[in-house]
Amino acid sequence: MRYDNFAEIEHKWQAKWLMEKPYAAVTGDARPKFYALVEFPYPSAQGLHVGHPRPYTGMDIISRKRRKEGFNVLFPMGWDAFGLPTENYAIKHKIHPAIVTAENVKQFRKQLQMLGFGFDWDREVDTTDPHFYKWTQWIFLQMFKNGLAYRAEMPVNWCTSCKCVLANEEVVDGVCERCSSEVVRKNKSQWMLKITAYAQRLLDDLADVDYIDRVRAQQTNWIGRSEGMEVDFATTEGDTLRVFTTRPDTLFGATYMVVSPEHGLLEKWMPSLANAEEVREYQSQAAKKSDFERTEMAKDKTGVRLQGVSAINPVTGEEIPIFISDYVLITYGTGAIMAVPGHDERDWAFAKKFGLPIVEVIAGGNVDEAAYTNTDTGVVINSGFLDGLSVEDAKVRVGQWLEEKGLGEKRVNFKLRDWVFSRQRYWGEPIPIVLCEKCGHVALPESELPLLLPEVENYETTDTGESPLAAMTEWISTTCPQCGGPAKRETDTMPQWAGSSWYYLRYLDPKNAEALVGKPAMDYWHQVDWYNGGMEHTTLHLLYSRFWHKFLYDIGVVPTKEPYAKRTSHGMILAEDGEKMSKSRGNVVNPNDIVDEFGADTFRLYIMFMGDFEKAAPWSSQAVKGCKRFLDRVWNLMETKVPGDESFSPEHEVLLHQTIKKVGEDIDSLKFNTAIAALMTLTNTFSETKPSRGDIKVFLSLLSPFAPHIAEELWEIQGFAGTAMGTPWPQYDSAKLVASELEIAVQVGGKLRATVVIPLDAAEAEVLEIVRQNEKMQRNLEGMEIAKIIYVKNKLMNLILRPAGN
RNA sequence: GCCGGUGUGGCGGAACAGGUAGACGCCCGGGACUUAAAAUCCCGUGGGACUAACGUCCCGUGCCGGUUCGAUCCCGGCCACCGGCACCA
Repeated sequence: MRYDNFAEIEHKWQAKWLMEKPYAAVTGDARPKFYALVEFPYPSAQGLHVGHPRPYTGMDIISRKRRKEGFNVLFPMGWDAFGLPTENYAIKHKIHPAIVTAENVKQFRKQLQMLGFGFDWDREVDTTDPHFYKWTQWIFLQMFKNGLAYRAEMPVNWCTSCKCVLANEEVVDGVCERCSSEVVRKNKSQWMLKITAYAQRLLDDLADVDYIDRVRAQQTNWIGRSEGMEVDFATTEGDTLRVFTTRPDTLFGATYMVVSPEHGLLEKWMPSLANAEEVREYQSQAAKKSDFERTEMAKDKTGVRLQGVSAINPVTGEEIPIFISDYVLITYGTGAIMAVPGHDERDWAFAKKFGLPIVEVIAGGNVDEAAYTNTDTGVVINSGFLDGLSVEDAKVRVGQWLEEKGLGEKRVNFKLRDWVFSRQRYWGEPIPIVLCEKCGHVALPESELPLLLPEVENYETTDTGESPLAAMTEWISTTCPQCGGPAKRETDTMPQWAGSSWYYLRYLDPKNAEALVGKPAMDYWHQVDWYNGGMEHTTLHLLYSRFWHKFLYDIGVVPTKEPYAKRTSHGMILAEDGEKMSKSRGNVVNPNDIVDEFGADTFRLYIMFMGDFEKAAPWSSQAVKGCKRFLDRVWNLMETKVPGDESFSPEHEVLLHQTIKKVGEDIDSLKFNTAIAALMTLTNTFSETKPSRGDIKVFLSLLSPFAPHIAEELWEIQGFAGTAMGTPWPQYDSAKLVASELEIAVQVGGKLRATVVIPLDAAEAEVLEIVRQNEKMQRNLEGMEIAKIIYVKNKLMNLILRPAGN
């Protein structure tokens, strides 16, 4: 019989699980705790897509194994529901985003339950729920009070036709995604969060967490710490032009300087510039460029030389030209650089283009051909008192010299920038701040939280680029909490990243009205043990939430410095054609179709079996069948009760122990594909020699994390005690992992020539004797003598031969 | 341009830590069952040469070289593809 009544069986168990709540996490339980987390989804109108369940299934399998190992597991789910698509849908269909969200959430929840995930549904959170965002606002207020939230002028993308602020995502090829009109950069005063204050700690504490290498590397590079010096250059206008450099050792080679188009000194110099017009034109061109264009990897360097102002190289005393160019960014360092074309590739390219002198100050390369950037072996030349020093020594020496003269100081710089926290949008958390004419920006009292989103007529940004909330005159007008005078509410809202920066904490105590998390829950769970999520969230979400967590640690809300003890990542599921699945390409696979045709267990097995969990893998509608056939075979073998005791059959004993070991280790290292392959291998041998009752029991116990419905059904049919999911994870006996005899390879000069069967752990002499008896080897050995034997126990014997008798 | 990753049969992918390359699955071919088909079960399945056959040998993990008794794995140099990017001084 095939396993064709899967729909009925899966519904039966899902209904039972909803009733009996076997996945409920118990705060304060005596068992050791294990908090498994997956990134909560954005509930879009399209519903669940086959990409979502891949990480959920992976962590579900791990959670189920941990439960069987005796852990009190917390595996929660929720909704990251604020955001653009819902807002755009609301604008288009004139439906309140809250209603759209509720419908989408309902659909997502139903689909997730259909897949049999062991989420604790009593802990569901929703970032758009005022009971939740009350605490998002609360955290913002604490940051404001601690000086981590501040106002700054920042450029935004402005669509000249829609007259609204666009997210980077809405700017496609420099034009508005919706109307294809020109997008320009416009400065706007915005709320910023000072993540840079935590840069060093975000970097240092990576040492204390278990993140996979590529996540750690990406975070490290994003934070981008570099040690160098700030050096002051005098100018012919009598100012000081300060630069940051990591290579003060090359100071003698600095033949020109470059400032960013936004540099503050430019305005002051303007009257002295012979080509002020040209400079202004360059500035306005640079300002027009979107972030995307400006950072696009221009092959050609552009720039304008300032005519009438130059700088003095402090060590050579030479006058050197100053340029303005957009390859220098105002947001990094001091917004100005000293250019050393001999030893920096970008400076070299720029110098070649503008015909500037290139001076070699580190020996070892040929600066006429290319910049020489090797710092390890180079020796300093053409550099006065630095001549003959290594790069490293020269850095120290010139540093001392600059410090003595008061011309420079040591400085650590980070690439990491502060976080622009304002959005001119409706569907986000209102920022709980009022602007008082007398007192300035004032925090709302905590007693007034949550500050609810008001009902508005229109969800679109206003013509002036303000949030839709700006049109709510009644809501805006308020009184200052500090002086009681007239004041206005902040009308910007928070970005989608806000709620997701702390949601994992709310799962610990989701219904607490008095605190973000109550003390008992915080003390018991304290940290996520294992967080799996996409690589695309490595630099933004993951870093933002680490930042918020550290802040909460500093103000005594959480007991740990880091939110996640362990972070792993999964690969994307691609469409059958190897391309990304997307609605526009029309290649999206809907999980509902697969579940209808094959069942949830087959679906779960396939997305885990399809390839390496950590790498991208294309969908195959053909290959799904293989997993269904596997379950058919399992069903066929076990659908009638097998009598007997619960011991292993002698024929399968070794393989069973091997499989227990393999499946267990593979789950813990995310190798779900090979774990399933091992279960398939076991099933194949069961087809040859029927499994005993004991064999079946262990098999179902191993299968249950992957395919929980069929495992429970067969468990019930066999009449085993309890449930498959509740039965302890099987243990293997190391002594029984290997048979008494095994086959090893015999090589001659490293090439396979034969295989022989030897007793386990046989000694070299014994194996050699067996090899000499082997017919094939006798042919190989004829007329030869053995010069050398390499024997690897239980693996192979490699013989090095030479002609006999010489 | 920079950073990160990946290249293994017709396909998805295995191969602990340098030790029998291709587990497991898909596709495909042959057979059994069937009036027939589907489903199922059994057998075969990296390429090539030789053999009536049992078999035997050669080649083979993107390319070129190196280390080693032995390399998909380590080292050097290329090529291709994928992903990310904030030209980071």
